Amino acid sequence: MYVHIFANGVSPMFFQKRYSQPLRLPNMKIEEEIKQPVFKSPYQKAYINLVYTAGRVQQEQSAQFKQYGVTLPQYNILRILRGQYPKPATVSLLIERMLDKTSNASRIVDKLVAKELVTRHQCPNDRRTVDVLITEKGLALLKEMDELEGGKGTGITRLSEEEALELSRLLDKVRS
Amino acid sequence: MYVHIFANGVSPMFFQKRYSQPLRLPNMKIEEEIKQPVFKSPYQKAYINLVYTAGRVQQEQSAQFKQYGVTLPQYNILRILRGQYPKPATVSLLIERMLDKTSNASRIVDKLVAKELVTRHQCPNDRRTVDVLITEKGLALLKEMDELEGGKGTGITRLSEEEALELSRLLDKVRS
DNA sequence: GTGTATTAAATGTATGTACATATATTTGCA
DNA sequence: TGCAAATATATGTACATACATTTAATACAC
Repeated sequence: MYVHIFANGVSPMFFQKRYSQPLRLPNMKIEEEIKQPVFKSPYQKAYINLVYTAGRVQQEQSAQFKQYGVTLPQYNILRILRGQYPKPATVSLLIERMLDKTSNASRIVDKLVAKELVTRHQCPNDRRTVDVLITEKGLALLKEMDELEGGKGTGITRLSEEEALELSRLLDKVRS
Repeated sequence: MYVHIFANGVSPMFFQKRYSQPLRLPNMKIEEEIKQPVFKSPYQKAYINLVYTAGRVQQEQSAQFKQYGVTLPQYNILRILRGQYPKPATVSLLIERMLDKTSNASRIVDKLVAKELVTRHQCPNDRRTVDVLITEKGLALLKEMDELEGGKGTGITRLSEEEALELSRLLDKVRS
């Protein structure tokens, strides 16, 4: 279920005005959803569906993240750091493990440092690298957020377990 | 096959330095690819795989787009406009049909106007709305780009046609 | 040992996303 | 008719992505 989280400072009246019509969630095949009745091939259809669905699922997730004050990429970095804990991680390692490799780990770490969820120290052995370490506060936040893990609260749970595994198999093949 | 497209102005020597190690394309199951050996459930695995794979496929596509000087969302808008041609489309209609509904159609149209791929005129009947129309130049560009349609050049074509249809079915269910 | 190549991280810039809000216009009802 | 609500679009801001480039430190070949 999609839950819209409201940012601070939004008056109830404003809410009333913008969302006076309940937010209906579409429940359609991809043809109807994007109003393109015909695809050139099963590949085009699957491609568009893949991009569209991933976007939807990500939106659902990041709406849930909002109440915790972190974005999805920030959360992903925190999880990697917890995986390393109590060892620190370098920025290179973060990039290597991030879902989106080309994103800018340095700047995401900046935001986490500002929120005191991680610390960053120059590594004495190799002064080019920095050690990024999750703080107690960061660990506590992740513990609170563990509920959300596993795509809970997103459409992925509409699949059966077998279907979820089959989806993973097909996606592995797309990336292979 | 992933083809890295180089932007204008990159010297061969620079290329030599940055990519002296050939860009190896990973070909792995999701566990190996993100170095997370165990997932909590098939759902978590499928969720991460979905987000990860969609990102990959999008990167492949946008690398191909680069040589034409448009981004993926710009391309999507151009395609919607061609679907309407010779009728214009309002910004509302663009938002309605875009893959990512919450993206900012106004500003993407701005970029397309600057490139002279579309025109924008206030609609005389309802002066709140604007008519966005694809230009001859825009149509010509799309014709050139038609080759790329359908996920060609992305990993989606590694599936069989049956698998592509099964993937679409599963994704429809995720969004339902 | 010195200088060049390589590596790690940070930064600059254009674009896009997510959300709130502002502005202009039209609709609709008291 | 006149004014409040609704609608269409644009804009402001924070964050992220994509890519090139810069800066600093280390490795390595000669």
